[in-house]
Amino acid sequence: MPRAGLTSDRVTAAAADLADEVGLDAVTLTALAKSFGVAVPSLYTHVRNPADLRTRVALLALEETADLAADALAGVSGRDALAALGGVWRSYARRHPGRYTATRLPLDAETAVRSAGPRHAELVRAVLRSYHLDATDETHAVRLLGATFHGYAALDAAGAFGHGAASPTSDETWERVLDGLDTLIRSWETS
Amino acid sequence: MPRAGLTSDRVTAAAADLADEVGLDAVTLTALAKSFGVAVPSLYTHVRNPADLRTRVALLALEETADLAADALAGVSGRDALAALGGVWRSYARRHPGRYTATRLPLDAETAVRSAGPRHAELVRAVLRSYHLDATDETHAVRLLGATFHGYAALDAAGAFGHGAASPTSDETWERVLDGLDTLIRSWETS
DNA sequence: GCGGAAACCTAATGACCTAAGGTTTCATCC
DNA sequence: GGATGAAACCTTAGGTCATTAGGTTTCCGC
Repeated sequence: MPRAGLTSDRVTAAAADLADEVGLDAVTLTALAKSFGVAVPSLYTHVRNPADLRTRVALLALEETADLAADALAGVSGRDALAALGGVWRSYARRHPGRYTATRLPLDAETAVRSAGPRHAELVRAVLRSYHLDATDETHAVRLLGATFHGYAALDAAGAFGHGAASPTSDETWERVLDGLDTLIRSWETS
Repeated sequence: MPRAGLTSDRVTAAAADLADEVGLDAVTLTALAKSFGVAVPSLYTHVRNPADLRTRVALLALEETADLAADALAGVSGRDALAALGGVWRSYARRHPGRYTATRLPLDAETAVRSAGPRHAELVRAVLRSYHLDATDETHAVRLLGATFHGYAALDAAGAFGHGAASPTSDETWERVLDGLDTLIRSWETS
């Protein structure tokens, strides 16, 4: 029998794809093993347990989104940068629901610092640079943006914005939110 | 052997308490049955399956938070109302992490309209009434507040605000965010 | 006190996870 | 080109949890 050629990375990538298809909760070692044509215990060489697998998917997704954000932010500033960064999360949550869910998993402190989390924080700070905030306000703004972007993506993904028939679309609200955040943070400007 | 006196509501309440103690994911029928001194299949009379149980916990938590919000909003308006409503979610997420997690579960459309969700939307609109927005902007604002409050509570609960030593506290950021939202929405005022 | 609804049980099955220990493949080095 | 050792992968076995089927017991109302 030919080998499946498993590695931690390949297993993680397959888990991420599967999560996007069937939801993160439905990613079981059994299903994964089947997709590789392999016995379940064989996965234990590459992954400690299902929780470890999910953490790896989270780390993968954080790397991917950090890359996407870095690309999207190249050469833009101010409201455009806000739109670019928020847009990355919004479209990622829509395109990769399983991976996005994984990015919301709580990581233990040690894993968190090794993740792309700090890189994300740095990217948000890059967006804010054009607003010339003092250090404290910049931290406040990082948190505000993180909360708003992720809260919005989560509500959107949960379908919370479709319940009224004549209500404005999510896209319309999104533009309004960006405008709002832009003026809000601009009002904190010090210089 | 005396009966345990199970009902759907009592099982749900116990599940909610257990979720707050050990986390929503650790709420198994096995653990619940043990806490009642009852065999696992006995729970099936009152609850369809674990997913149904979690949905019931979500509905319970949504009712509870709607009640808390209604109380907190009595007699306040403007920024105070913003603070009151956001404070309800923030403290609920802290005090009842399992229940709070349950409120974030996606509900199917039918269940959603029967839940306290619409009541929550109405409460947010009540907060916004003092800002005199037109109907469309009010909807945008409902979504903005929902996203920000829940995003903030989630990040806070995940401990995302403790990583820098000299960084401002979550409480400080919270006040800043409230100020920001207040001015933001005030700037949408039409009348 | 009797009849029936509902509460609760035991037994059995199946999905998933996980540990232990053996076998096969493959690259590498003599 | 064959031995060697590290991985990759396997079978076996056992654990927790969810779920169905079908029985027994409690308790309320008459």
